[in-house]
Amino acid sequence: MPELPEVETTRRGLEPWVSGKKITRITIRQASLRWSVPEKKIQLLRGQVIHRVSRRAKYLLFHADPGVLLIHLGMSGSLRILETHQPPQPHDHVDIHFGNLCLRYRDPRRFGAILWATDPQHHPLLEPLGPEPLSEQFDGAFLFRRSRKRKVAVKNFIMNSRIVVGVGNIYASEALFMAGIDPRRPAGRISLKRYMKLAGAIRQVLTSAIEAGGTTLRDFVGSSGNPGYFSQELNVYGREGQPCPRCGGAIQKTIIGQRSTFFCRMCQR
DNA sequence: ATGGTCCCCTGACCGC
DNA sequence: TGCGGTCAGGGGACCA
Repeated sequence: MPELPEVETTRRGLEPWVSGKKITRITIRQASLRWSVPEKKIQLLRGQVIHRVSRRAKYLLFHADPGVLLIHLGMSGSLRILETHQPPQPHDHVDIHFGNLCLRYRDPRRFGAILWATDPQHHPLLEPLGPEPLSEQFDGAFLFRRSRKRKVAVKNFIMNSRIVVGVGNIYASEALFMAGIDPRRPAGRISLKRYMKLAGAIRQVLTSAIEAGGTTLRDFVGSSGNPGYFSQELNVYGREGQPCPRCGGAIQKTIIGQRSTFFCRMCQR
């Protein structure tokens, strides 16, 4: 999946195409995603105008008068704008038509979700989420405070969406490298000073990825239909055995919380 | 509350 | 070229 920068890039790409536009038709070919797509509720959108597209964590929110369409891209989802007559390809599960344009959802692995919320503020998936990493509430003091007495590895801690949203597996490794913190270190045993550095690194890595239009590894296709081009900027992710850009030592790979983790033993303590 | 594990699904890739 | 095994960026549901 798209990490947060890809989701934000998608949002920005879609917004001008769908904001203020009226939905003329919705086609659901495959309702079996992570959760079953609630077809009846979603059909309420027919004839309605999408007022704006916002984002909370990695969920995209399409706002209309009767409610909000929530879309999560999972690991392999993408959204793109097409002309309505374009025939669907395999894994193109849902079309939302706006006259002669079509917003098409594709998701080969079907880990994504399309849901309906009348009150997104209190939706069970959104309510428990921590702050946005690019918001003012998120800083080193916040991470320090929330981490006291916690034994979980700091990488898991920053990937926990109840703590802070939007830090996926790639950028967790990248931010910890930038901050010089060993990803295996217990979250509760890291100083305020180091958390300030980590919070800054998280902001920076996400911001620069958004500016670059999002990282692309395998599955992401931008809303323009063109793949991104940022993966070569990664310092440690996917670089096991290659030289650390800072000290030249070999990048290590380990598994933390069932996920691949890359770091430099010399630079990260 | 916290921490750890499991899994939804398909496709890409690697070694034989 | 085919085949089987392994792995993948998310993250909710469970369990102890």
